[in-house]
Amino acid sequence: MPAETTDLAQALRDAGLRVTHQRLSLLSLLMDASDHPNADELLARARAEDDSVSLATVYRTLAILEEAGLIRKLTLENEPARFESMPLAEHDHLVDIDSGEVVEIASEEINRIRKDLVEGLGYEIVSHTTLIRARKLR
Amino acid sequence: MPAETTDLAQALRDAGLRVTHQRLSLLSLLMDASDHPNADELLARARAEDDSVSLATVYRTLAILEEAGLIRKLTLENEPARFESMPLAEHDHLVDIDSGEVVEIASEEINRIRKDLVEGLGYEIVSHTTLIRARKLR
DNA sequence: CTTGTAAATGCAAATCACTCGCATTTGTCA
DNA sequence: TGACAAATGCGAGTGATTTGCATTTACAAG
Repeated sequence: MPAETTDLAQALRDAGLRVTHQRLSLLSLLMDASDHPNADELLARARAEDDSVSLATVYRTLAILEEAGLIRKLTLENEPARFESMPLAEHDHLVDIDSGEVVEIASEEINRIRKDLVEGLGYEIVSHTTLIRARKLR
Repeated sequence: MPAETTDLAQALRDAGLRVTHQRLSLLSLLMDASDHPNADELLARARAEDDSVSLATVYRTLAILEEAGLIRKLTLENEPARFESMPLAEHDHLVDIDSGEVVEIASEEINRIRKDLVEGLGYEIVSHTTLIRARKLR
């Protein structure tokens, strides 16, 4: 059994979740994905790989994995949500409005400023999402 | 006829749009609103004020006003979109996860850093939305 | 001030992205 | 190895938003 599989199964157990084909499949798909797939795309990939998975389970599993802090949901405008495995470093997302491609943007300085700003207002950040719609310069 | 009404009508005409009760009503509601209402709330307010407006028209009008750059749509997670009149100064939004309240956060420094960062990647920002989910500190 | 006409609206039905109910299957743990 | 709650598949259900179509309306032309 490959180490990675074991790790993912352990990650699920650590989160107090049962280890099922479907969960391992979706989690590993997201760990390996270099793009940001939506639920339909994940369903297609999961089915291509091996198992029978239903769309309902994809949604249920994604919600559970997000709850467990293993993945992250990106709520976009006018299109279904996309998902990514939980990033080690916080980053924002840039959507190329012509190609639809999503680019990740690191922003340690912004994160710090934002945190100070929010705390100055008497809040603590639970999570944040920045979505930048941009066009490639030529 | 009050000056404000004239201005709004002119803003519509400038955008190449016909001036209708419904559009004026929704636009002025958003200009005056201190909160960030969603489509249902706007429908209720528009109907309370005077006219008969349908939900379909509220959605159609909001889309058109957004297209014209007169208002802005906030796409939230797990709840219907909210709207605000186009802000003079860019700002981000903080959602109080306990009360649901939306607070606006000005951040000129962040805007500058973000702009530089994105341009460094060869993009120009078309628009951006930052949504911070936060909890009030006690 | 009427009128012609395309654009805007209201209504109800449709769509889209999810979510849920329930019968069946499957991890887990004793 | 069994017992049982948790997870899944399927299909029906929801909530937010959109669309088709008949009717009304803004507004340019006369």
